[in-house]
Amino acid sequence: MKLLILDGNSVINRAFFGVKPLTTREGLYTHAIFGFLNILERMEKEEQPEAVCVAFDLHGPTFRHLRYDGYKATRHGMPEELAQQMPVMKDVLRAMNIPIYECQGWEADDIIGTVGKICSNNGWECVVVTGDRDSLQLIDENVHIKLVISKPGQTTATLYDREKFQSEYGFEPKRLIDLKALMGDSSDNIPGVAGVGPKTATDLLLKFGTLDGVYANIDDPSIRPKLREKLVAGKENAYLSYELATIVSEAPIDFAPADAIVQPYNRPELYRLFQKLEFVRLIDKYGLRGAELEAPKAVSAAVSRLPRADALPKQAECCAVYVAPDGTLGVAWESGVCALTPLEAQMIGRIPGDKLICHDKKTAMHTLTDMGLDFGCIVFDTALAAYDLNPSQSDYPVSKLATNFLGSTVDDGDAAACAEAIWQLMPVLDEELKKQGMEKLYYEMEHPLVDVLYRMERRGIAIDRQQLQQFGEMLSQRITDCEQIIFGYSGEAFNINSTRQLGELLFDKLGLPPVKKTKTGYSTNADVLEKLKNKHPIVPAIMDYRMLTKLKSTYADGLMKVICEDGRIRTTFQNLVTATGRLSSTEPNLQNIPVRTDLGAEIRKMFVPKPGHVLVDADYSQIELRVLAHIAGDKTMQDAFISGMDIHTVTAAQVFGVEPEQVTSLQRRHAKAVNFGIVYGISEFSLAEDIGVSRYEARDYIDSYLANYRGVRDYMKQVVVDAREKGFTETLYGRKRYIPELKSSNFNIRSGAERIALNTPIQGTAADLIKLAMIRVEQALNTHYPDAKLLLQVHDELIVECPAEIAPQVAELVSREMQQVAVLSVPLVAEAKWGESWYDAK
DNA sequence: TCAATCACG
DNA sequence: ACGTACGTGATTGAG
Repeated sequence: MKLLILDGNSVINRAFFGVKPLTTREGLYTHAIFGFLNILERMEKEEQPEAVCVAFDLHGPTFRHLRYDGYKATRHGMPEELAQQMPVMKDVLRAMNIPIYECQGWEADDIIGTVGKICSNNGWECVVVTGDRDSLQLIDENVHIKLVISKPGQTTATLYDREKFQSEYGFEPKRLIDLKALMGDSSDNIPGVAGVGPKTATDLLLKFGTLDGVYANIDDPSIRPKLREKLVAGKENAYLSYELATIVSEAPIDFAPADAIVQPYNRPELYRLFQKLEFVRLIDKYGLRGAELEAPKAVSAAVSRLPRADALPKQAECCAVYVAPDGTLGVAWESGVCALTPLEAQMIGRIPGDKLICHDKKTAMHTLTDMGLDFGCIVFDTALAAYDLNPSQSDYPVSKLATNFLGSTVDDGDAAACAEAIWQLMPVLDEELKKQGMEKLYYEMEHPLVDVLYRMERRGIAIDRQQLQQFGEMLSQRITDCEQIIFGYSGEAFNINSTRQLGELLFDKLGLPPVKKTKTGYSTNADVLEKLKNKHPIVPAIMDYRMLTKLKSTYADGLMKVICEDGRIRTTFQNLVTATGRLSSTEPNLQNIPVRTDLGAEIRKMFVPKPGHVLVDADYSQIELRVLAHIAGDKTMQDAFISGMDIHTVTAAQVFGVEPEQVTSLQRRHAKAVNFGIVYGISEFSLAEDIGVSRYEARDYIDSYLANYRGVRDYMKQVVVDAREKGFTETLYGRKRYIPELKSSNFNIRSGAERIALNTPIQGTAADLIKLAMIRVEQALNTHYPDAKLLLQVHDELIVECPAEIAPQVAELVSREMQQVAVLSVPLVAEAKWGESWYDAK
């Protein structure tokens, strides 16, 4: 058993000076606490202790230094910015149920020594986390020191045990006291012997062993007369220093290792503190979102655990199955639980139970299928349900759901415990979905979609490997040419990919005017380069270089790496990630294949159908603006869509007060930018920036836009008010997103939250619509054209592979299903085309 | 690990 | 007076 004890003052000091200053909007400094928690988390991860506690110094004189007034006279008082964080730090530790030990008249060192001794006596290992080398004297068989060393930007911790210490210092840990007695320590105001430094002190100790040894051999001829003189004169100081430097492991504290065994957090309290400290990311990281509403939870009762596979029921109707990434299975049913190794599972061949409850069903289906296991119908997915209930969490491990919904503690590595938790979670989550009016969303959209996604991921899409290879080689050539041009202008080679080096070249060496700054220096992004492109011929070359290297690394090389043996690429559609309800695509991301530039769009020519087939591509026209027209109830905008006219042209006509026929291409472009801006929660500044007009003109555009689309204007206000009252915003299908930041007193945070409240129903409803459409398309294709297969989704676009001869019918079916997925106050329009590649099908 | 950049809707 | 558009993922450099 292992106990971790932190030297609180030392660690928070390291954190204070090692982390960039950070305050809440009210001016409370928080970075020392933040840094402390980081170190704590890392130490827990590295050491995996069963128990954790912290020791602090109290102010005031300490016992072992009373006799020497000079002690700590030079140690400057704690800076106010740190002092104010101390009480809050202790509150945080209390909320984490980590015991704090402090003792009037005793230093943290002494407490740590005492704790270390008690640990040894009880057969526990003790690991001390500190930044203070003095503590190394405590090292013995059972006590080890994690020495925290912070350099700018990074903090490392080195574990010192006897061997490590011995090899570094050349003597045993206890002799550190003798060393200090001789050399002193100015930071602790320990005098030592005047004129003796680290080098001399170490030499003396290596020769004579101890401080006593040095004075017993004071006449030894190897000590030169000058040094002898100093040692004799400083003898009293040396022995005083010895006492001062000795950690006294006799602090009167009431401690037993069992007192410090790791406990669950007091979640509501920890949430409150993190909120106060504005540790928004930590709230998510610790899974505390919403914890303020929780009643303190009891720990669940232990259950009977049947460990062996032969305990499995022969015919359970329903089982919960936890599939670990390595294939280890946890199974739980009405009256028991068990865990199976992958081998045991394969012996059985089929997961028992006709109906299964899983956690992240799509991943589970892949794992089970890859293992060659047969399994029944998965009727519930606890991870998906938890995502639907709150899509803003960063992840959904079983452990987190168990804490949040069951008030119990499970280890994500324990398959049986997880299966049991999943079994218990299913009715709780089901009930919660019903309570929130999200039953249909879950059972009719989200859950059935998973099977569609699973099949799409299995199918993959074919890639023309050879063409991709050639394309990459062409890019390499052009990149080299580009580099030559750039280095020609710069006069020397440098790393063009380094924004720092590039910024120095452009703005310092070449003297171009900096347009924008980033946190770390000059900005060199595409907007900036666009503004500079006529000022120096190197700039267009850099723009080309950027485009070419992006295409090469992310697409040509990136895709090449992930082509399967059968010549197809298989993405993973993430259905538990986005806050709005959209899907995302990873490894590789097939939702950001280039299209906007001609050269980039070439990549789409490499995505091809299998022989004899074509790719059918169907995409919604203006789905987000149509959704906006519908949910805002804006008659003017609805009429525009009903008339079937181009929405940007109609908007331009209204905003600029001309007939649609008279709208210039520039006016249409500006109107388009306003249309997009509205959906994102526009500001005049950003609109002006985007289309290159003055902010006053931009203001005019927005004003006349909202004067024409009055329903949109009212909706923009109302949706924010509603969201602030309810605490969440929602889509047409009842998908929610909580936005507590709407109540922030910080203007920026609040404004951002308002834009989210406005945008999420629009983006989210569009996401809902295409999810429903995917379920229907897959179903309809299966019935009418079973050789046609859905392959990809790109937010408002579906890609299907089908035999060439039925392409027209399939295109017609797909676009019809997409259009008829819902009846709104405006028509939904989806256009489908087909061709010999993704490029040709668009 | 984070910041900057850029690809998409 | 604030500081400046929603949602994603991959690559690269730098600390």
